Amino acid sequence: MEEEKTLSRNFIETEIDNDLAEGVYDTVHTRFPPEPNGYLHIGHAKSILLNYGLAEKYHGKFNLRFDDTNPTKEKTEFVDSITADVRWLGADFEDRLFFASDYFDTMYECAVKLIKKGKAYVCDLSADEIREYRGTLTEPGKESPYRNRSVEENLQLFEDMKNGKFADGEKVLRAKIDMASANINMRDPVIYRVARITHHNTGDKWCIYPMYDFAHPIEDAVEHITHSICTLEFEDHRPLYDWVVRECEFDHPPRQIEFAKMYLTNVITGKRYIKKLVEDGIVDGWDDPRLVTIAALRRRGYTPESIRTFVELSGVSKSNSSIDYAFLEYCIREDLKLKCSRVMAVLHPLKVIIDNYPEGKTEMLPVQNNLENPELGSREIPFSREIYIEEEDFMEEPPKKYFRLFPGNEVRLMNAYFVTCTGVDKDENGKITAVHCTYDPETKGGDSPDGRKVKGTIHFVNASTAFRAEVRLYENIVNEEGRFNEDGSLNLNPNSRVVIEDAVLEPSLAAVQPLDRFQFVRNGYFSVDPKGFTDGKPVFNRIVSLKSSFKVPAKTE
RNA sequence: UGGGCUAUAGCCAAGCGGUAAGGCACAGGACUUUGACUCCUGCAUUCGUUGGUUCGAAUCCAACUGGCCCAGCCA
Repeated sequence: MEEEKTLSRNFIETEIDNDLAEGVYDTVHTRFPPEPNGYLHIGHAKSILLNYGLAEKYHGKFNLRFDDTNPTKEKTEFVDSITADVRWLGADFEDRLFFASDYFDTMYECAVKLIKKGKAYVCDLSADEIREYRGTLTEPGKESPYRNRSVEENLQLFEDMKNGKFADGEKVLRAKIDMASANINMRDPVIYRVARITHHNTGDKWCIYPMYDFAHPIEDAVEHITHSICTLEFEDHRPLYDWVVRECEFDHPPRQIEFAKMYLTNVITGKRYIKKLVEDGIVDGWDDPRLVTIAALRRRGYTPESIRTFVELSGVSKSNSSIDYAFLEYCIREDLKLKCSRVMAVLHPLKVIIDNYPEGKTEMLPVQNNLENPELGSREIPFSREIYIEEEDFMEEPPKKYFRLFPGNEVRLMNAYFVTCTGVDKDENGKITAVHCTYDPETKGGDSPDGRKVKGTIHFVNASTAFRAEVRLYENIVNEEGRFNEDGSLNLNPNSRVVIEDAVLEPSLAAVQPLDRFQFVRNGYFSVDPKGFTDGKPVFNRIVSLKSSFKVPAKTE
């Protein structure tokens, strides 16, 4: 049996193997911990599928946990969309959907424990003062005057914080670590703040909320996460993560491992940026297909499989990288190639009249939906005297090596007949209005009994039965760098608009279902936009173009 | 001498002391009921730079140079 070529192991798998071999852990339990403050995008897909993939590979478990410790930014709308997107991607968290906010009691107890150990204190400094006392990147900080309060006083003050005796910002709880540390995160970080905001999950139960650095290790520990996988910017937080786990004395200490975020060339990634595009109304919503949110990719017709392949093939490392957008397109092409029917659509119609075909006659011709995959079955397409072909499939004066239709040339109409161009009709401006051909009745189905070959095969749709539909061609919202400028502005690519084409399609496509996908011969892969139906007729989104290697040869001197 | 991380082709990425995997992109060819797909072929004498150790270095050592992250009561 031929075994699928295995991908190289990534460095995280190597780490896990070592942990397992050394008996540090005897199982693997991962998690994806988004803050519900926006929609997920392609970058999150990497984290989700990496965490899920690891759990699956090691026969462990995978949790979905909302890191909802800052109610100012979080909304139920986002927990719903994120949950749906994670499911759609196929990362199965079974019944393990958790909320950090469900652990607020535990976190409070941990804070009390730290106070009792003399490892945390209530600080009265203002936010500005704390910043001043923190020092700079090159200079050490200095200790807060409140740093040496007694355990009893701290306990009382912290309880008062919890009971709402202080205004927002009046007091914070800080970990007592080292104000001179070279790592700024260790300079007595704030671990609890006062904030009177209604929380989407706990309502008004709490007016103090834990900070990420304190909450996250506790969340991981209570869920018995073994490997807490996050992105590179948290590398400097790892000593603090370990400090919290150690000082809170958890039995199942999790381990944090960082990897590099994924960027895509020339598209806007980053929740903050996408959020701004949505809020400023530059795009129509979080699922605007010009975006690379999961919702947008789904609407545009990307499959979960294609995104999984994409993530898997792009690898995991610790070096910052930007993956070529063409690679994502390759993955969806690869997935759809055998899955979807190849149908005919004409984007820029040019009428062809077959002069020797009987007027008023229409015949039905059988067509395989996908030549490489017979399981997709077959259909029938109508054919008669007047048809439309693609404008670019005819040239009155063809360059060398052009083997589509031109006067005197014979080509195959895909699945139909050989036709030979006999002339053109033009209007008073000299613009071609129709092309005249004759057909060979012996070549029905596209093969000639005398073995004669044609170099060109072109697609068409029957004129009288064709229906018109909107096709939307999306150009991604891009910036030179794929990011906002330093001043917050964005140089939008002039192409990052929706181009709407009025296409002519086979009648069999009139009643397709939302999110069916098709390969339109020559033009690319299209999906039916679930939001786009006009007059009951589907609107198509273009997912990706097919390649076309025909180039007009350069003139030689 | 602030700390941490990182550097292999246009883009990802393996490699872990024995003489540079693989994929995308690109180029050429074959095939073809679409110029797609498929199939071949090509694409790093060299791994950020410079030294050193070694019979042998992308791999070990040293110094240097780029890039990214950190001074939220965000995550």
